[in-house]
Amino acid sequence: MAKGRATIADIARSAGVSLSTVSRVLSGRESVIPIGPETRARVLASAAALNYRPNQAARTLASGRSQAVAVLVHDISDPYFSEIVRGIEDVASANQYMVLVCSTDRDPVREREYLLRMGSFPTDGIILAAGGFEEEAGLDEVRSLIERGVVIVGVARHGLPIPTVRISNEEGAREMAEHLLQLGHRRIAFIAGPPGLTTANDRLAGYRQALREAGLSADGLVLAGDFTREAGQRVVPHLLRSTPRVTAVFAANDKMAIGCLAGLRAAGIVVPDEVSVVGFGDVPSAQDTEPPLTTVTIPLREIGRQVMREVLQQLGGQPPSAALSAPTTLTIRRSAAPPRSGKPG
Amino acid sequence: MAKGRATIADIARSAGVSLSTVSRVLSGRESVIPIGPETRARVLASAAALNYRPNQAARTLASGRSQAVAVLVHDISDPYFSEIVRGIEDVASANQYMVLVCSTDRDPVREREYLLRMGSFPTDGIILAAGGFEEEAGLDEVRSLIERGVVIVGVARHGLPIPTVRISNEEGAREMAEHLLQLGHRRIAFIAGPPGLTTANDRLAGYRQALREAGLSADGLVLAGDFTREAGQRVVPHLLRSTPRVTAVFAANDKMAIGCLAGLRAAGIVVPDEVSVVGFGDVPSAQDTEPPLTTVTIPLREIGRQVMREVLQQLGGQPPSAALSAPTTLTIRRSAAPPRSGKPG
DNA sequence: TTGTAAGCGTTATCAC
DNA sequence: GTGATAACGCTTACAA
Repeated sequence: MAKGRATIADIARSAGVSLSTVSRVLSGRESVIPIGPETRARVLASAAALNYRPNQAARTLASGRSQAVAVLVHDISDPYFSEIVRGIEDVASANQYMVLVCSTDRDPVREREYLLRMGSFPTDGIILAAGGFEEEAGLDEVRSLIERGVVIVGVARHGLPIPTVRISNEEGAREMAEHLLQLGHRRIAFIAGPPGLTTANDRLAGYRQALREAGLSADGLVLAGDFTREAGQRVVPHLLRSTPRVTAVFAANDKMAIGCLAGLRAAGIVVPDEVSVVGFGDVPSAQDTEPPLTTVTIPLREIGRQVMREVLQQLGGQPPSAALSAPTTLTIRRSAAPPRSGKPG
Repeated sequence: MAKGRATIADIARSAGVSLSTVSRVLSGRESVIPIGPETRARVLASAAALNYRPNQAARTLASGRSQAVAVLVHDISDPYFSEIVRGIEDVASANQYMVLVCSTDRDPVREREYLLRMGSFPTDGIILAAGGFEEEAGLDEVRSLIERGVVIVGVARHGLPIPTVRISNEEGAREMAEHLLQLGHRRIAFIAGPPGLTTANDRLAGYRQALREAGLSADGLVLAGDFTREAGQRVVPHLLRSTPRVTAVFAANDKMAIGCLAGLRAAGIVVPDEVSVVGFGDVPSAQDTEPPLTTVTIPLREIGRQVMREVLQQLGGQPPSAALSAPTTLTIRRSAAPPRSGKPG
């Protein structure tokens, strides 16, 4: 970012025109402010000859547009989030935008820190994809960012005053629980996610609702979890001790389901013969477990594309879209089957 | 990025000092240029009162430093790369740096495009983590970026004039092949990676060397692949047709190994009883396949940290480190076992 | 259709 | 220790 890189002044001189003319043709504002074709050609030629590269920092300072968006995720190394980010990047790069990643580890402190830094870092938009908290931390930061003209869009339910791509967590979980019920299961445990997370709570609510509608109680069936693989493993002893024994386990996300699978195998329990296990999310590795995981599919990448498209539209001056949403679907693989001694009802 | 955000001018006015004084205390150059403690306090107080946030775009323009690095990866949704990026982010964020992700899909065209865009986008450093090609495309772009003072560091072998964190792909592959040999295998197939990739070639070379040293020929044992899961599945019929039948398969990366596992299962072949399968990389999901994958572990996250530390050091004026490297280790799980009819030699 | 000139918010170079 | 003032490279009214 230093040396003798050519500026529009050099081009202006070389092409024998003014600074503004150069700026006009080079910044694409041509469409708005017509330029003589011959002038234009000269400018372009000089730019090419001098190997000109615009200085985005200068553009940003002058125009207020940075051509960059930041994405807050829980953890970029978590496939759930990296899929979303990939979707975002797809449409961002197609529109000459760069994407910054910010992993918050679901830590409200880190989340606020990043938000604070976004206060000085030049981005045109911020995508809150880390998942919402029931009690949001960065409210003030978000407000002041919005006030400054930054477009902010969220993914999943947030307690924040921003447009959001809704994921049908509750409906998806209900459907999955109904699927298990239909298979004949009556004792279905649920491994919950982190307490304050809206995503986790919505999935739990969907599970509860399905049970309630089937006239079943969830008492003693909801196990604490935190979305980690270890949590899925940890509950296994508890599962085995339950009486009457649980016949199916619904984990609030795939990672826990996969951990549970591992724990069950270690305990010598065979899935789905002795117990069914299902997850939520359908991360890529869910198809490579044994048995492959029955789960709720979220169109992660498409969500990323959708949220970035929304950011771009708002940046283009359009009002926030009213209803952004991503439908979940059941993906039946082989980790769930009817219970062995399936006495219905 | 717009509205009425406070500037150092506002602070100067409010604190009754000059612009330069404000800049000095706010940009941390204090250590170099002493400031009166009382003046300093007044400035800080005003800054806080006005809820001041530095404008990084302006700083970048004036100082030439952007506090951002870009990372070129094959695909951010590939766990191999997202792990590396996470490592980079860990040390970046601890040092007030932001990280931009650029997925190139291993397409030289996209790679050059991104490099070209980096020519105008303000970043202090660029990390080439997408893997090297035997014939590099973006050489000119890299040169001109370096000339402009951007620090560029690579991961894995590159044909580019930049310091690089070496991954012991060849040694790791040799070790793994030796392990298979030691188990008693003599007919070991290798699923290769994309032809032009140094990473793929080095692993192949390691495999070849081990066979050669054992007095074995690799003729007809090297199968074409491209690092995708599908490639791993695709070779299965070929594997089964081989005579004498191959007893072990070494995939050049985990994804292909996992695909191979799936293909084998579909064909009713049991691993490792009938055939052993091993991979390279040790991505997180490698431990959740059935059987869990024996593979070569690369300290992905640590590599990310290391490469970002190197970038920071060079930005701090230190010369490139001579030997950056990441050792691979064998991780024995359960997908490889002695061949069934293991007649040694 | 093109040119002039005033910013954009900081840092940096000199003086004092 | 502190203060003027000139960059930094570009966009954008406003004129012509």
